[in-house]
Amino acid sequence: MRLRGPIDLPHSLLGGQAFRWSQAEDGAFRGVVGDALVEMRPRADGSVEAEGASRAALASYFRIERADAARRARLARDPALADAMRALPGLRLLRQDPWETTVAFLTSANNNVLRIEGTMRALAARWGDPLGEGHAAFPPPGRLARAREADLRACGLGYRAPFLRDTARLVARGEVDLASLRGASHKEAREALLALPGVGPKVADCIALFSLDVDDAFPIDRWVLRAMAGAFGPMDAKRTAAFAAARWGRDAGLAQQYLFHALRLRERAPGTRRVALA
DNA sequence: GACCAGGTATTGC
DNA sequence: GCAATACATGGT
Repeated sequence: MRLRGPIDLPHSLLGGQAFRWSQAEDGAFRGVVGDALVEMRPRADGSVEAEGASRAALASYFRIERADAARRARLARDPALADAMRALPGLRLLRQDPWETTVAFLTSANNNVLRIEGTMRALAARWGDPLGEGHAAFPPPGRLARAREADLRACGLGYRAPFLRDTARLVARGEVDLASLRGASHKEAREALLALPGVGPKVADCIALFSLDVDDAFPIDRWVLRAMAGAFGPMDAKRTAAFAAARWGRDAGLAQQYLFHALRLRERAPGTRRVALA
């Protein structure tokens, strides 16, 4: 099936938002959406040829929706974002599975993209239901809650292993209900997520933005801080959050993706490997 | 052999 | 509240 573009597969899938996509030698991307193994190929006109999941599932994953065009038009008028948006017109926020996203960004603290990918793949390989071709569904919270800490560490989690185990327990028991947070306010989502061990303000915002439709979440990491300093002058994290909310409002999350990616491309950050510029 | 990586938890003021 | 520090691990 054909998905209308522009959808920038490499930057959207490999750029530090999702961690279990791989690109084969022939250019095909393979990964998991829902519990389905999906294969996608970028086409020269910016559209995508996809198979393995329904159109509805993929449109949801890439957040192909009415509000998108207007959101991009608003942001493109901002001189601080215009160049990045022209350079990466198909960079998209994804709507990922909340539990997998929670684990991924819990793992991301003081870590790098390549290592996060390795850990996420190891967790899926060890505890996930196989889907063929070396892929697997992401293991549900209950399964990771019962894992032995040593086995979690063997996946490369390091000191984060107990955080993940305890977070998995809270989610498995229903003490934090991730599904119910979809579409919640930024404040509500953040307060709920901060109850999870290993989840601080930045990770909470990543979970909210990349899996819960909290479009005004604005994750502030080293890259965004640097990007903001370059564009607007140095600010601490607190002032940056206020500035972003005032300037971009409900569009702040997508603005963050453009700031983050534009800077990482410029600096050729590790993890932005072999991605050709348009 | 430091230094770094999409920060967080803990401690001390 | 805010600053300082430790933290597993693997790659430069």
